[in-house]
Amino acid sequence: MFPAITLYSESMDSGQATYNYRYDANLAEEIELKWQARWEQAGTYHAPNPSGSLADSTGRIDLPKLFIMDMFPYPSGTGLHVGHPLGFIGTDVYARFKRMSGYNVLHTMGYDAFGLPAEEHARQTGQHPRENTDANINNMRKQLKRLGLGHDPRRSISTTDLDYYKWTQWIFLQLFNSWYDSELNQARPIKELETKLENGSITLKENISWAACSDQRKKEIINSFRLAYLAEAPVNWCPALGTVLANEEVTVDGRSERGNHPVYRRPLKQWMMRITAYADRLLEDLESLDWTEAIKSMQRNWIGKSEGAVINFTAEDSTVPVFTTRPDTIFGATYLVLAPEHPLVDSLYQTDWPEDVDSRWTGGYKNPPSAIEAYRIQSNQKSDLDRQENKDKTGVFLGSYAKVPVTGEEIPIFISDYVLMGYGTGAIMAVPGQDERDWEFAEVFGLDIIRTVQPPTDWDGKAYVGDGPAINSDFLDGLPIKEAKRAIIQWLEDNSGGRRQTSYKLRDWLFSRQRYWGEPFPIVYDKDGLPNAVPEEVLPVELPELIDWAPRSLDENSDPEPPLGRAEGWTTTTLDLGNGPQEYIRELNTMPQWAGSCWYYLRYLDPLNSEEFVSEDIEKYWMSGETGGVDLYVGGVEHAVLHLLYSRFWHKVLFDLGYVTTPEPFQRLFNQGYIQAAAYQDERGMYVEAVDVSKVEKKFFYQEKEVQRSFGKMGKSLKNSVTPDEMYEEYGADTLRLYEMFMGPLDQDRPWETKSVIGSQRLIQRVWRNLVNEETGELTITDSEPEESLNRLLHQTIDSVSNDMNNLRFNTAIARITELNNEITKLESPTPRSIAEPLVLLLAPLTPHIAEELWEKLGYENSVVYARFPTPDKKLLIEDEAEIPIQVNGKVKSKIKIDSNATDETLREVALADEKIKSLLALNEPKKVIVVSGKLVNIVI
RNA sequence: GCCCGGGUGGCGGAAUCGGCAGACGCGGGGGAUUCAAAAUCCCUUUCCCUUCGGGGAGUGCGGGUUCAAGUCCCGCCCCGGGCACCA
Repeated sequence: MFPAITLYSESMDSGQATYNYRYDANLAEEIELKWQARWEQAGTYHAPNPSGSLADSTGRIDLPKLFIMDMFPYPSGTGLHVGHPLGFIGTDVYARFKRMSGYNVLHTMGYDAFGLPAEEHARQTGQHPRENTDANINNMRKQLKRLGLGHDPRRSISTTDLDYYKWTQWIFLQLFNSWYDSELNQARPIKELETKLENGSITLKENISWAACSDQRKKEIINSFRLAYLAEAPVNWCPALGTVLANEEVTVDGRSERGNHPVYRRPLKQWMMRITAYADRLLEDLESLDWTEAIKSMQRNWIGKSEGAVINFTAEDSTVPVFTTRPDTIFGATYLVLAPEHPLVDSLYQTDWPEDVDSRWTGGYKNPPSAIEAYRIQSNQKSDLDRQENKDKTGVFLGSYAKVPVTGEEIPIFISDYVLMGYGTGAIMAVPGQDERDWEFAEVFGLDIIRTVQPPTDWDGKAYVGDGPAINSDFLDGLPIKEAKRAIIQWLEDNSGGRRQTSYKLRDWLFSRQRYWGEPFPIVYDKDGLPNAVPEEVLPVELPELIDWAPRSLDENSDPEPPLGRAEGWTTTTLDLGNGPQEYIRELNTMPQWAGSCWYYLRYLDPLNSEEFVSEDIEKYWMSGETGGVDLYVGGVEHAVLHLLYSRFWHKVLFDLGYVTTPEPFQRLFNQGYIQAAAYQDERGMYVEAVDVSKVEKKFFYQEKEVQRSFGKMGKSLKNSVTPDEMYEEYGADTLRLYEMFMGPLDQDRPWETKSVIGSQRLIQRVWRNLVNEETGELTITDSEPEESLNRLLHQTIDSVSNDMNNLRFNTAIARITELNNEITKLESPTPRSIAEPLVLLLAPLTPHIAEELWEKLGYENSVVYARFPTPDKKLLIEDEAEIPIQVNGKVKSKIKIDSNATDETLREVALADEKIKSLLALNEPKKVIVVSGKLVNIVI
């Protein structure tokens, strides 16, 4: 009836050992919970600040500092799977290693909790986003705590905390109250602009006189300079989500990244961030950062700087500026192309076609106006996806001609959707000889093609984009591209035909969202409809409680409708902005999710400060460094552009205004890989639960039917999630940590294999068994000294593990520890204390719980967290006897053991005297003998 | 098309400086222990051939440099990611 008990007593009777203290999942859990509770109680991971409420008397503040950070997560409702914490474990191991190496380490974790998913969830469940968000955060905190991550819990923030978003709003106000002084090349307070306008040291464009402007006009002009400004701009309107989206949030095929809904372009008045003012600095400062080349090149690509010229073509009574990176090819310009929506089109077209018009140019319409109208409709309806897939050149002739500045020649003007309004000037000079797209268009429309760069003699292609001497180009003839560019730009500038110009792909950052669950803007509108900053004392502008917070799902033609507009009693407020209490209308949009993640690393430093977003000396302490900023920032590659670019931008603004001391926020960036897992599809292509799939021979079966295996990111949609909880249940947190670190290098994607986790548990189990009696739980170590060979191995292990940990190569660090432990396992006698103690210390960063437990058993009262990581005895790193391979013609044929200090000459002699080598050489004299000191001998015959 | 990564046993990976390819782990095979099994411990495990001494091949493919190449050079192929009519 009670088989478990019966069996137990049976084994007792038969005198079998009972391993009550074997390291298994139960014991692991007992140990892990015990230490997690102790750490929390003792505040083990509290990192002291130099001042303020987080200062302490541990003395750690005098150590060199290290700021280690993870990209903070969105607290999702579905909980974690084993793929999520990979990076968190990596930073934790590194942070622990550095703590043990004598650093004051700041490591904590926050939550990026505003954003769409909480609202989507709220819409589905009727639960307020805040409740749902808080519940998710609590759940995630619990899950992460169970992993034994050494975070300073006092510094954990959520972007949705009132105390936090108050300062997000405050930073917004700094942007609102600043402008970019291009002479100083930095952001300055807007007051300085006013002074400069007053005293005339800055003059306005188009000869507008500042003095003659009305107060209202002055305000408008000032507003147009702000780093946060309102602009009527074409936006990405997503009716299904009920919000506009940033360019970065729209996929290449014109759909929302979240939800894959259609997105439409339409003009709307929106908050913008003048990130373009920082384009050059964002580009140049990449050089100094310790980031991967891949991320840097993605940022460079996104900023998209290209140098060239704007050339003015004249047509009718207008000037058509075109941007080109190849002004040297101007003599080959045979037509102009404008984007279909280019504003100049309306003043350039003729009412009738010229008499001899080419029928290909008219689109079959009877006159230019009708052709243009039809073409605009056609290209408007084309989705971006169509544009991409179907690159056939289309367009229509405007009926008019433009004059090429340098030749005076008349060339036809077209509109075509291969020219984009959003880049350069929205107009190009087409040079088919040197541009593949122009060549295609010229072929379709029968336009002239003039080569202006001599292609190589064996060139049989079409447009030639390589270098070569200029031809057919008058005074440029014979010059290589670079010099020809310089010469023509000089000519253009001398003859008012154009000027040097740099163009960027980077656009200003659209900052408004028509959403509830985001930071409200600290902005109110006066009766003239102009925006005003809410005074700092009044911050935070708190989100109103709303019953109906869901965005309306709307159709293509409707206007975005911010949910905050429904907050009765909130949409207006009475403030005194210097001219007595007045009623103002609040800004109803909210900030995008990126806002909160732009500066959270600064709040970690000084989370309880109610006077400032971060205090000066604390910021200086934690952010200083060789080039400054967070010392190690680990996260996924998916934030390569958006978050990392926005954050760098805000940081530079704060730097310009003197609030932070470093020009960059993140000195070293490391991208962790993803954990993938096998996923299985049945014959309909549906994913089936991966846990229920079994392998027979080399095939996979689910409910007796064969299924196909593939690999993908772990998650709900592929039905291949494995949760940390399952791993705790079966192995414990230390094993999970160890396995995740052992699977491969941190920056690499790797497939999860639950069956392999056992290997990591075995390591801990063997270490435990080497130090502790499994029946009694007593220490089994001895105070006698180890064999010299074991001692050598220990010190070699310490040396390589230290190196590996410094370089985040935890997988090889674990391999070295395993080797050491395998040797200990082979000992006939108990483990010497002088080996056991460093072994525990080597493991402590990786498996902190078991290390604490063993450290305590070894008789230490203080936590292993602050024990010193062992350092190798240099003398023991050098073997006195080395095994030297001897090669014949580059292949290993023999090995000799020899004093490691042996001279090259001795090495050579001993190698040649080796029996095996002698027999291989027979009577031949070796042609050559190469001796690599202390490493190898190669004999050439 | 352009720009980044990457390709090593059955699997994850190691070899980061041009110097013993396959560390370490999973899986497999064999043995010890056990009534038996699990667990544990030991041996073995790149492939092919072998008279069991050993011999040969081998890091995506084809060339090259070198005494020596996974590593460097040239030309390809494949996989993953990013960008893409950006003038």
